[in-house]
Amino acid sequence: MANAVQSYHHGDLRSALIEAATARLSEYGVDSLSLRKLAEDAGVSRTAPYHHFKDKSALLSAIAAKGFSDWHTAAKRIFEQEDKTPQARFREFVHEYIGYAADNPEMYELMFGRTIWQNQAATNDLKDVAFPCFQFQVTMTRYWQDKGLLPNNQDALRLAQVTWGTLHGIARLLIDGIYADSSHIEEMCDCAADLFMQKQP
Amino acid sequence: MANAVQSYHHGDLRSALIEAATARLSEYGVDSLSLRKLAEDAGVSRTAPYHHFKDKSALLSAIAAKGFSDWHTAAKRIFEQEDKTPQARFREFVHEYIGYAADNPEMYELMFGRTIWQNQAATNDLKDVAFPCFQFQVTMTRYWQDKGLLPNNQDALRLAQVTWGTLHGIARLLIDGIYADSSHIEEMCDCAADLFMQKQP
DNA sequence: AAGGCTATGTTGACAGTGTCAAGATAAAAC
DNA sequence: GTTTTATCTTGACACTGTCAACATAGCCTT
Repeated sequence: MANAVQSYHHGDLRSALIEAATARLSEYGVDSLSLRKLAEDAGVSRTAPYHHFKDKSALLSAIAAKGFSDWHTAAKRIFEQEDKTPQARFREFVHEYIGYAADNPEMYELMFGRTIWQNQAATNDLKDVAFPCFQFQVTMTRYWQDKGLLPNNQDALRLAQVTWGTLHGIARLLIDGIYADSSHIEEMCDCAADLFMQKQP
Repeated sequence: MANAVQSYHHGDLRSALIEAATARLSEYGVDSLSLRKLAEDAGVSRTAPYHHFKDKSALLSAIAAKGFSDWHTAAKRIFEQEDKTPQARFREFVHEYIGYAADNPEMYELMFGRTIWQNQAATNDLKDVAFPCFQFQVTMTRYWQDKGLLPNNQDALRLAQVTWGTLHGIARLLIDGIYADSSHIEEMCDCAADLFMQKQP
């Protein structure tokens, strides 16, 4: 959205970069994201981004942070539907999680890929958004344990790690097209949900 | 392992490249693997590898194929221990899977990362090794269902996808250091195993 | 209002990367 | 012994992230 007037200072380059990156991300994938292209998209020179982000990883982290924030909001919306049974909400949560990953594979890849997490490269800004997101998973897990949906003899944190791990693993297998193809998404979600809620057939 | 005699033809460059790559992989990680460095390791010029591998991805696929083959062997060994109960073998399988991933993070990353799977980039050679590996997971799943360890009301293929998905997800969370740290590996494994085998407390 | 500080943007440069094209060498096939 | 073929070489290209040095312009203080 570069406007007609080309002034020396961009005005809001940071936002423009994130916007351009988000657009490019969903269309061409995280691997084809280059700072130089993004700078060009924003109508600015190669090294201008460095005045707003420490390095490429920091830019990607900022985008991922937005993803986590969005997902956290979505998760809360699903979890807090008072008019639905806990069972229904749990099942919906599973489907929504996998659905989000399947619909936004590149964003998911970015959020949970090693690109931004490896070598403790994660920004503090990123951690600040991502950690509450996981904390919420623990909260939900504890709730579902209380409601008798999930086994009560397990530590909530471990169980949350395992349940999230399951969703994460299925999501990745789907996204990477390894051993699962997208035509069976719903069945896989139901299978996972059934597995967790073995007490309620 | 370049020998003293420097002849124009290497002799067994293909093997040398794979060897060098495997060594570099575990030490420096998959991201720092470059064809040029590998060529240098093998004492050969930059483009020599192209006479043995179509491109970089093909070389990586060859290494991953070895990984799948090794893991398939390990899985069979665990599964076929006649002197142990199915429960014990299942539990051991879970621990071994996560343990393998935790001990060989870069190899695991390569085997299951998008580097070699994305865009249908997977070589046929790779698929030929990886697919039986997954088939075996289905076979084991069906066996455990028959033994009453895993829920019998689920399609074996779906259940295999979900159980593998769980292990895969936990492995990735651990490797990428996202929300789990390696000090709780055993607890997480037990939690996952318990979750699957809810009928046997 | 004048001058300086600072945020922001620029060009130049460097060391990397994967990969193609064209030519050199040696081993194998005939 | 000659020709084919597999293998290896150098040269080149486009691309990447990132640093250093310099340019511009808006803001802050005096």
